Amino acid sequence: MNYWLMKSEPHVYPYEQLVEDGQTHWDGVRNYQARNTMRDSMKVGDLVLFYHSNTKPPHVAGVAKVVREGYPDFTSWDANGHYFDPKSSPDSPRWFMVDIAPVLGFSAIVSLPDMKGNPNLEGMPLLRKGQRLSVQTVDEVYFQEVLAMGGHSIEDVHP
DNA sequence: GCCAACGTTGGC
DNA sequence: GCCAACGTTGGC
Repeated sequence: MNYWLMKSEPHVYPYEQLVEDGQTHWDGVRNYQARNTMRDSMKVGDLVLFYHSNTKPPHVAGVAKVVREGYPDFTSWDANGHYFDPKSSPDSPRWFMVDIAPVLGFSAIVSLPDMKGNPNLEGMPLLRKGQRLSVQTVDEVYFQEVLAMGGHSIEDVHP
């Protein structure tokens, strides 16, 4: 079991939308490191911190889980789409995505300032200056700590 | 292969 | 709106 964090801008795709949709494909990631993570490392059942970026304050909104492992991001083939990449094709896909589903929405969000102020989260990649990766790994201890800050425990999210 | 220019991310 | 950090592009 691995743990991850995925960033989304809430005015584009908030956690509540994931709840409404029941499941979604995580399209549009155009960073190689994030792609590799989704293509090679994320497994069905892995848990994901759903992070809202570019909002005040930035925060973790809840927990999601991987329900489908890496497969080609077909939005890269749509010449009229926002995520079109002429160098990607069905024969030779350049970009990959996973599907996720909601697990638990935090009753109280876990804000970035609060996370920065928690010594137990010291060393968490998300809190490093200049960290821009939209899909990143989370150590289990950090995952559990964020969960605790959100008023929950690991029993609430494990099947 | 270097690196300057440029574009994007995302906190503040 | 600003800008630091960082990734990508493309000329050489």
